Amino acid sequence: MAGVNKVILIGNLGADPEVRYMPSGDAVANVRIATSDTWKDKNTGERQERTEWHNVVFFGKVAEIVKQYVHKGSKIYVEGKLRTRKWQGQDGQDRYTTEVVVDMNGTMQMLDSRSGGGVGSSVPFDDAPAYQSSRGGGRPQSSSPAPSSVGSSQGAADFDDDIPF
Amino acid sequence: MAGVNKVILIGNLGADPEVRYMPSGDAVANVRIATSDTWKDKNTGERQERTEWHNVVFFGKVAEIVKQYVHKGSKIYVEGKLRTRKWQGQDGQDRYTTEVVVDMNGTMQMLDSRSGGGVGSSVPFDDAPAYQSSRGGGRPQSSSPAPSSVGSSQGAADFDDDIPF
Amino acid sequence: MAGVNKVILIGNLGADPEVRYMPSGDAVANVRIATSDTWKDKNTGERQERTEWHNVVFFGKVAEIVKQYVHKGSKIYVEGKLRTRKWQGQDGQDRYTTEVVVDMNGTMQMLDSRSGGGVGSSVPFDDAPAYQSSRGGGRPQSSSPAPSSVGSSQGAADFDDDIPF
Amino acid sequence: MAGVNKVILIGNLGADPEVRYMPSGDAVANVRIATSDTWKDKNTGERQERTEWHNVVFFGKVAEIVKQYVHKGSKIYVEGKLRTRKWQGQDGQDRYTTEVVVDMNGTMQMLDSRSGGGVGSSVPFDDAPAYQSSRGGGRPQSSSPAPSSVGSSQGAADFDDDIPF
DNA sequence: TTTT
DNA sequence: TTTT
Repeated sequence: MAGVNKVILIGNLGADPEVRYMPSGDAVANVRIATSDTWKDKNTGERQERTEWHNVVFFGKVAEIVKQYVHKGSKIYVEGKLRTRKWQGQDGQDRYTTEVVVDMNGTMQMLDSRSGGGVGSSVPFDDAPAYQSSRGGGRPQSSSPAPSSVGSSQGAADFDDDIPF
Repeated sequence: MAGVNKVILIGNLGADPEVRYMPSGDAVANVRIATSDTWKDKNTGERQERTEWHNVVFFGKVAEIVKQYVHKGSKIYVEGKLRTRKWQGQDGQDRYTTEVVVDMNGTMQMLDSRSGGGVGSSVPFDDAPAYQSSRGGGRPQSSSPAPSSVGSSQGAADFDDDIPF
Repeated sequence: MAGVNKVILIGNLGADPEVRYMPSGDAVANVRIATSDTWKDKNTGERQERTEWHNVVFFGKVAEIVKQYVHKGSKIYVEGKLRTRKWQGQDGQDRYTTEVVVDMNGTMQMLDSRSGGGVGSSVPFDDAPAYQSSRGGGRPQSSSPAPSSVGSSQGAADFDDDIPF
Repeated sequence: MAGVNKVILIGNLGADPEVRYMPSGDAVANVRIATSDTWKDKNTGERQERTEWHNVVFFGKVAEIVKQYVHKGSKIYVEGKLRTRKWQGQDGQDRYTTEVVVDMNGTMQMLDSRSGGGVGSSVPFDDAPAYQSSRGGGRPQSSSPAPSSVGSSQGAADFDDDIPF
């Protein structure tokens, strides 16, 4: 059947990313991103603003980048897809949470002028076992500069499969 | 602050739209749209498919179009934005529902080859008081052909403010 | 520096694809896609229509799919990027042509209801040496059904690297 | 027939905008935006970069904003549509130029951290007769802060029709 | 011609 | 909870 399921966001992180690791060693990073709409009220003419908060989940390589270079307040561009997860509340009832998933088919870009420049630790990924995942077979590099873009989608540089990032 | 909050979907309706009217007379149409991902399992090589269901809410003029020309099984293109609503469960606890909102800044296109052709009733909108909304001051026309596109966004024809559609 | 360079089109082919092969054996398919804008003239109230023609170039696997299943009149969804090529006119002067490039980072979807159903030739790809490209190591299959989506982008099923499609 | 014709760009201006005015008084702003792709060469493993230059044309209110707040080096988000113009070379032959058009259905966002902050002149628009266009009937304001977003599209605040911006 |  |  196919179809298109695409989300594009530009906004700021409300807090630092929360990173965890899958049994496979792959990283998963969760962030909250705020976008805001502003408009003038038709009647009062006063400026209105509504902030929308989005749950965004990064998988794999892009999750590592998020972990290293993105933090509270960062402005980022995100391209992903919608996914609604079902889970059980404490009362046993079904609950649903909709997230924007950014995996190897998605994209992330840092939009802050000095996007992580100089942020690169001299021992990057030493606490990121996910790096030895099947997708990345490369070796960690030292003093790596912060990439400003990750992903396989249009308009964002791809990261090789055999190089850390 | 601004930001970008955009969703693009192409999928099929799981059921006919549910339409209701605001006190103002504006129509609101809710639909469920399915998109599906297909891929081959890395290990087994078997084809996998995952269907994602999206709650989409149309407001105003585009809601009227959806009501008239879109139905169960219709394939449509939708451009809107994410919005998460908070509501109270019967147990008094907060629940959240994320929807794709398509308002005057969004777009809808019918993608079925014969997109509603001949569907135009000879007495269109006679049950759509919303039409006398502040946004549309025009008079209903008879035998109107089905538009295949509605909205103000790029790539989709705009509907005038003073003509039914 | 990075950046985003993305084009999304839904339109119909003005003619059958023109396919050629690179020295590497990779296929390249060129098509012309028409999109149209309709609007009502502010003064006369008459419906206006403007058709825009786009040059779209497909590379690699997606080019093979286009060759096999897409033809004059087909309605497709395309996600790619802009690229302007410089070339020499017969007069020796520089000319520029802007195209929408759909490569392994782009996407293509067939939107016709019966998207190529039954189109699958019993000897697919027999004239498509490109198939033995570095990206695809698989073997052609017979009687393959038409895929309705190709590409690595969000919302479109990916085609494996080791299976024809 | 309809269709979708959408372009999304994030990039930097190569030079200050060139602004001119239509007989109607409406402003038109032309800019060149660079986006760049980076990837690693499959063989040498060396990082490659390709810069793409886009001609972007802004119409109406957004053209005024561009004129006032965007300049050489600015990083912006743009949502528009493709349009190919035909023109005559000095040799009388037809030439074609493809541009990204951003009109009232498009969007522009400034992405530099301090997006025009303090840029607002105390006498904004005094050289912008276009402002008395039919779309904007408002009066120029003094000391207006720079908006970071303009347009009617999803995810970007709309500017009222009756207020300068 | 921008930017990193 | 971000940002302007």
